[in-house]
Formats: sequence, structure tokens, C-alpha cells
Amino acid sequence: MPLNSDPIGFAHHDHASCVTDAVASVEARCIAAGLQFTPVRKRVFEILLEEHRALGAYEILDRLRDEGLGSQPPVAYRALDFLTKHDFVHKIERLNAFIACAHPHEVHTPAFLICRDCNAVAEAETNLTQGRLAQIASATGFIIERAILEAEGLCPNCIPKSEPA
Amino acid sequence: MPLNSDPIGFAHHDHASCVTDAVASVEARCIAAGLQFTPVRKRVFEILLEEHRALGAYEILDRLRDEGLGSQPPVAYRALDFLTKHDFVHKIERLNAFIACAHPHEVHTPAFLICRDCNAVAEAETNLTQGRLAQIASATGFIIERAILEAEGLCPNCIPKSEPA
DNA sequence: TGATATATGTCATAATATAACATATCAACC
DNA sequence: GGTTGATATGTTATATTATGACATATATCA
Repeated sequence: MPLNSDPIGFAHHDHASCVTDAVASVEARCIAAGLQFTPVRKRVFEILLEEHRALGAYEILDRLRDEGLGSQPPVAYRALDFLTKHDFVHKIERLNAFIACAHPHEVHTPAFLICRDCNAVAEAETNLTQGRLAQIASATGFIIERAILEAEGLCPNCIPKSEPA
Repeated sequence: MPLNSDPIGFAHHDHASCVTDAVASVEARCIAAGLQFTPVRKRVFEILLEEHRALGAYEILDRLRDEGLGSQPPVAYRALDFLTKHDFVHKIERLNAFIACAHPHEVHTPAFLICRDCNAVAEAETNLTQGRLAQIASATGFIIERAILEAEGLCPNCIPKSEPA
């Protein structure tokens, strides 16, 4: 299934500097944390930033292959493992796809609005682990380490198509 | 990957009547809604209730095959599509697995606590679409139709193992 | 420099999921 | 009761997503 072709969120934006800014930010964080931001990892991150949409691992791999950076699935998956582990990139489980984090700061609990029509994905910040869920977890004795919320529906661009008059 | 072998939630419970109760409840809802609760669909639902844990589609298919109810993947996937579509069963995207709904009433927004050690899954009720996320969605013009929250961490049974001493 | 950990290249295959199409069953109406 | 259209099932084949395993290379640091 081809994933959507619409930019991040559901509105267009000035895309010029956000790629280099995000790369620089992550580069700095890797240095600070003693992590290796290797060429493949960096390139995968850049690809996701440039596309600004959710990409499947094999779409990313195709790009890497075209650029001579690796041709086998583990190359892409390893880079994605690294990037998702450190929250530079998020996996959209609903789509089996990956998207660059829109909030280039600390570890957080992302919430995604996923359009079922065009597969556009918007990322929102939440405090999910601080509300009712945290109460339930602590009452149960469960320790939440990571959480993700995925909401499916219709984005502003696709609502008109679904309600034709 | 074998999924966990621990019962629902993280505490054991009297399991005797919950299967028949849930089946009866869903059966009634199907009749009321004009849905066909066919033998395969019913059996898949029962299997999930009996196991009371997240099962992969192919684990379910193995069971169906043993019972002569179908041997090809589409059989299992179609039944699961039906059951998830109507919220009788939820898909745990994180695990590519399915679990019978613990709240046999209306359509809702489930939240799952998934143990990363034993893969046990507990389902909690939430009001996710009524809080901050709903504000973001409506401000963006996004219509949320379904949402799911998946939290990963350690369940009460596995915390001791991870903190040895 | 040597030892250890970390990362990459590659082959093979596992695990998850769907397309397509023929057949069967159901629901509802005449 | 038979016809019709919708819904569900059986089956083959294949697509898509992901990982195991092992050799090689590169980085880190004592």
C-alpha cells in the first residue's frame, strides 16, 4: 500500500530549515549522550524529515539502495531501531510505518492523528501518562515505560471527499 | 515469538463463567444489529476468551485447523476483521496480536498495558477522546473515529525479575 | 596497540497479511 | 418455493513486514 503524499500535520508549512535544524539537534543530542549518529542512521533520519510523512521500512530501504547506502532489510531496520529507541523517530503501529518526531526534545508520549483515507499523520503532544491512565497503572502495579496513542479518522483534507454534498 | 501465558490483567480471576457470558452478550448484540455471528467467528471469539491473552492470527488459525474449522490465513483474518470491526476483539498493534474485549459494551477507546517481559496485556477504559486530544483534534479539524492507547512497561509479575535484589 | 564493544554487509528465512476468484450460504422479496 | 443480491467461506498464491545468523569492519578506550 502506498502511503500518503501529504505533508506533516494537515497543513503545509515552510519546510526549508526544519530538516537541517532537526538533524543538527539530533546530532548534538547523540554527541551529548555518547551515541553514534552514523551515516546510515543520519540518512534515514533525513529521509524521514524530507518526506515529512510516514514511510514503510522498505520505502526507506529503496531510497538507501538508490544512494548506495545499503540494500538489505536489516540495514534499514537497524537504523530505525536506533532512531525509534531514542525517540528521534516514531513507529506508527497502525501503518507499520515510521515518521520523524515532530518534537525534537526529550522522551515523550506522542499521540498521532492518522487519516484513514490518505494516511497523513499528525503528531500531538500529550500528558497521557500523567492522567487517568497513570492512576490505573499505579493501582495495578504496572510500570509504564513508553506509551503511544494512535487515533484514526479523517483529516481536514479528506473530510470533504467523504461527505460529498 | 510465543506470546505470554499469563491470564488477563495481571491477577488471576474466576474464569468459569466469563466465556459463556461474553459469548451470550455478543450473540445478543449481533442479533440486535443484524450481524451474522457465524461458527468461525464465534469460535475465534471463544478461543480468545478462553486463552484470555493476546494471540497472533496464526496461533488462532492453528486452533481452527485442529478443530477442522479452516486452515488458510484468510479464514482467521476475516473472522478477526469482523470481531475487531465491531469492537468485540481488539488488535494490539504493538504485538500484532488480538485479544477479546474486556468491556463487552459499546464502542469505546481502549487502553492497554502491555508487559514487555511476558507480553501480558491488561485492558483499561479511558476517556481519551474527551480530553486534551479531542481539543487538539477539533482545533485541527480532524475527526477521530477510533483510538487506541498502548502503554508498554512491566507488569506486577515481572517487576521482581527485572529488579533482582 | 590490543581488547572489547558497537555497527555494518549479506544471505537466508520467518512472521504477518492480503489479492483474487470460485463456491456456498443467507436474507428478502416476488 | 424459487430467484436474486448480498454476505460469508474455501483455496491458491503471493505480498508485505521483520528477524536470525554470521562474517567483517569500525569505533572506543584502557
